[in-house]
Amino acid sequence: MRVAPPRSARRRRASAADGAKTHLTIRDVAALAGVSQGTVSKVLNEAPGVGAGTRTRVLKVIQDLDYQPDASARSLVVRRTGSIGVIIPHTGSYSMASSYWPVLLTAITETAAARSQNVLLSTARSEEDVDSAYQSILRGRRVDGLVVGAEQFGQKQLVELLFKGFPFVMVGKSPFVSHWHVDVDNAGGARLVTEHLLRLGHRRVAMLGGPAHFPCVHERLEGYRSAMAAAGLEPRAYHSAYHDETAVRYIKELLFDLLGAEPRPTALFVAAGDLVIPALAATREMGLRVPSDLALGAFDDHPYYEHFDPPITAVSQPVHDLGQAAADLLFALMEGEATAARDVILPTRLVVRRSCGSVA
Amino acid sequence: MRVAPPRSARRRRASAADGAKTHLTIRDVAALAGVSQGTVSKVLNEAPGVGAGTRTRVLKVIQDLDYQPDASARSLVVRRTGSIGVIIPHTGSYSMASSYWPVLLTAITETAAARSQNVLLSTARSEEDVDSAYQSILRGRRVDGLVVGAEQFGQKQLVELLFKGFPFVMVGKSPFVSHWHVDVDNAGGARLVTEHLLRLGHRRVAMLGGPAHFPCVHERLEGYRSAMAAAGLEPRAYHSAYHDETAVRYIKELLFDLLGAEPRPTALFVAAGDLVIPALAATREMGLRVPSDLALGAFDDHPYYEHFDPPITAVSQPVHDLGQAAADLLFALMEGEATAARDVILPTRLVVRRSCGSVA
DNA sequence: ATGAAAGCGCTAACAC
DNA sequence: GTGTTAGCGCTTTCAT
Repeated sequence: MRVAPPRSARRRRASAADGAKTHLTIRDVAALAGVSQGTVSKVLNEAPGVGAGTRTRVLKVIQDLDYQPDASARSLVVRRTGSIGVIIPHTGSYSMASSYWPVLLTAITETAAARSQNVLLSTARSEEDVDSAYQSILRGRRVDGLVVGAEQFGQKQLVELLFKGFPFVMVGKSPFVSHWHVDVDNAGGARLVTEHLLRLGHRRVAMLGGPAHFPCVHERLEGYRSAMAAAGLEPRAYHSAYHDETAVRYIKELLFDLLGAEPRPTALFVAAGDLVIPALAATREMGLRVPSDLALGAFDDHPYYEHFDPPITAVSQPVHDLGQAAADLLFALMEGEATAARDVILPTRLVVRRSCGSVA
Repeated sequence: MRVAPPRSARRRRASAADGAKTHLTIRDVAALAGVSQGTVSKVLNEAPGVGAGTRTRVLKVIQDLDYQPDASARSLVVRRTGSIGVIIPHTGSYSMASSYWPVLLTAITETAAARSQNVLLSTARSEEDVDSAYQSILRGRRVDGLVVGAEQFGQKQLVELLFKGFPFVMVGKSPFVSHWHVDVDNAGGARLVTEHLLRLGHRRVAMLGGPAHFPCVHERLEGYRSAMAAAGLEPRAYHSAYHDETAVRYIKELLFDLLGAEPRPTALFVAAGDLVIPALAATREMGLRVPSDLALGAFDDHPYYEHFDPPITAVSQPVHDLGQAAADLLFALMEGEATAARDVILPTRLVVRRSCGSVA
């Protein structure tokens, strides 16, 4: 067993060795203010037990030195990072052309900033990306909580989060686990467009949605179905992959089949923003006019739709509110608030433009 | 002076006191693998000086335990966080409707991920936000480097960064300081549209740009001017604020004045994506048809422009490449590479659609 | 109210 | 090749 010299001596040796000071520490502040580091720490954390005079003196030194405590050191001891993680998909140009994720991210960042929390971002293109995002953000305690797109994580990751009791909220519903989430009323929104189309006199209304196993697609399908059923009509739903080039080709083929056959639908409910452009491209290639040959209603509005030819009628989602709700829910969870609602479902509204035609 | 008991004894006391283990540390791994923490650390960091057998044994324990080192603790000692900061503007719905910042952010995040770096995001709405972003990200060493929109920081912050030698790159040129940055060839792009308009037979071509003191606005103005001068024509440039509601009204008033007077321009070069929608709205309200009454060319393309009425002719910026270049430049800077180019200027290309009309 | 010092989990320098 | 330990900058008891 050896004798450890007191900190001050060790310190002195170290600084004598390298000489040059690279940055300020709490010890510098303490020395200049003529107090101990513990006292400075208390001032920094607005903890009680510091005399008014001492406090102002320390504060002045902090100000003069322009001192800012080191986040890593602080995190290490308090076991919180002051950051939340956000994992969103990033799959091709359309998901960024749509304003859904950007607006959501903005809202989350805003809300976090209001609580002096930072946002650590991961965008995931592939399964691999998702896993590396998961690894790099969650492991190593880089963040205190997580907002994640419902479709992002697989069952394995979700279950692990659940098991660890790690605070997270999903945007949208996961196919795998039931957990805190925020979402829009998908069924209601789908019903809104479908009923609009029906009201305009259409009887053969088809739906084009994303992959059938996604809960949001399922919900939109249900809304569409219920509206059709209420009108005594047969639903005709088609599904396609989102995003990539092959998906666009697939969607076109689907629409060629669908719109080439007789009797072909007179109206199409495009149940996802990502599918609007491919659908438009397909009708154009087929020489079909919207809305006279085919009426088009979409899920997920975009400000630019106003200026499309024709202006697109779409269900508008309160994306900004959604992001804020996600962040609020997460912070509630992180603070262990038992009273917080388990999930938040926000209403949609229909923005009527001209792509569905007008009343006959 | 007192005798400090060896770490192991202290540790034993501590764990005896609380009992319950909440998470794994390097010590747990060391104990299970029957080695010291130093050895585990070497394995983790792929440092030399560990026998092959020992290495695999330690690796196995790490695997079995699903151990992941604590990022804060590591950062504290290595003095690097493994994150870069990104500060982008977020000013109203248009900047998110445009895909510029989202795509840029995506590219940066991708590039960072490829280097196992995280991205800490700040969006800044106001001057205040910028400052709090600056404080929370830069101070406290939360990030190792920074990508920042050129217009985001004021002179004070920029100079502070420069003075501290903190690695950062700007997207766009700052009005205040000359520093490493990535940007597109603004003058060239502006020339491209203007020449296109000129080639189509237009002689009275006006330009509507953002605030005159922004370098990018100035550059676009120069490009426009040089194209006009080459054709022996007088430039007519107008400036407006970006973004908010009052700006939209201002732009409309400007256009009313501009287009109401005789001889009015037959073509308008809208020198920023944010101004396209207001310009379109103004022409529509005035009952002016595009392109027959007024030809319209824009800076900053968007995939949706293809489906506008009429489809918008615009200068396309390689935004994704820009983001990647920004990140690459930053990493080069962080690694102290002296060979790296001081700035990266990327070319634009003109996407001709129908809003400028066709050759008479 | 204040100071002293232990210790957060890790890396790196050094001893063996 | 492996173990020991100082120390990163901070918070948090615990004495005083």
